[in-house]
Amino acid sequence: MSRPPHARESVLDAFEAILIDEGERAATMDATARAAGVSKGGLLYHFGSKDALESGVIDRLDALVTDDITAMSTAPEGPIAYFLRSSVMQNDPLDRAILATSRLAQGGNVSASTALRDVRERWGDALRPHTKDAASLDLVMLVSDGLYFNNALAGGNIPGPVPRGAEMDALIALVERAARR
Amino acid sequence: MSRPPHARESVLDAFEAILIDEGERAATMDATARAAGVSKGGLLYHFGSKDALESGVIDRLDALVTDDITAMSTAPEGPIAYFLRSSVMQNDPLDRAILATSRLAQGGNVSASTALRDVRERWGDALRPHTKDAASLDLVMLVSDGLYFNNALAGGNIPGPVPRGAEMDALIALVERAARR
DNA sequence: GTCTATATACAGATAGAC
DNA sequence: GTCTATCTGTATATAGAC
Repeated sequence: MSRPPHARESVLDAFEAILIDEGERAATMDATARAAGVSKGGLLYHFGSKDALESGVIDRLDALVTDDITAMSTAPEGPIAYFLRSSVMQNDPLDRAILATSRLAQGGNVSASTALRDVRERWGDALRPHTKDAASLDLVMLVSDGLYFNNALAGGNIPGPVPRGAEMDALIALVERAARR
Repeated sequence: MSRPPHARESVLDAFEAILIDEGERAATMDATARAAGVSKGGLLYHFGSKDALESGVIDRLDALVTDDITAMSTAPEGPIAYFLRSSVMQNDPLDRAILATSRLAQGGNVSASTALRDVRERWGDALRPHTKDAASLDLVMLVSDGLYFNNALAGGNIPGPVPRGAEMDALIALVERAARR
């Protein structure tokens, strides 16, 4: 577990990158193998099927979320601000895993949809004690979802209309005033 | 223009339905033709290519948004409440067009991404006069995006964790208190 | 305007060499 | 552990009959 095969991680990285930048349809085993610098046969040694490859991304997401919830609960600026800020981090491993899993979900992968719902619930559970009531928690979660959605639409290259810098600070202040317990 | 071919609209409806319920990958010309009750050749008479079919969905979205912005600006409960409520309407022609276009965008269709960005900007322009400041407008738009995102993930069958009924009323009240001018 | 039949390309997956 | 070669299914698109 402490030293997973090199090529395996490269393949997973490449698959995520294509999913994010070019969409689910472009993320073929052929394209993934090419981007990872291995042959199709080489890829299939590590992931015996397309389904196994997709599960690889989902498993990676689950592990990263576990770490993130720990970090969130101990964040100096508080969990809500941490949560919203981390919704627009690009090239963060966790954000890449979520974006990639979203593509799989929208491509019809049921496990991916389930994983995203579970992940969202885990975040909700962690944030609930810090919000006033159900509507406040909805507000925080939906603003975060909205930030992700715009990030997701942006692809990976074109910057989306997502608040940054001072505008992001103002948004966080507004949400916290409305929702924070 | 006042009496477009019957089959053409059926094809467009079927294509949207498959995009929403099964994802972009399942929305092939074959599956669309079958669902619309025509042959592949018949479909290709109306839409000469996959690209033309996708453009048909995008054009339909543009027309529906124009109508919606008119309706929003004259809504009795105010534009913000109207806007948020209409973010979770399922089986509304406009919502179906947005969901379908989102699938195309996430599948890599650049025109679809552009159309969604344009649509979002048109809504933003219409809502701006009714919000306090930039952060308030961001809040309203992002909550709406979040509602759509969850709707989109839900597919068309499994209900997503989207607020309904009294919970939705409470959310709207919260957003309006924070953002309404 | 709608059909069938077919050409061409590419997807996922297998077999077996090295 | 990684490669090439190949099988099978299916997608888009064309040709031409009705």
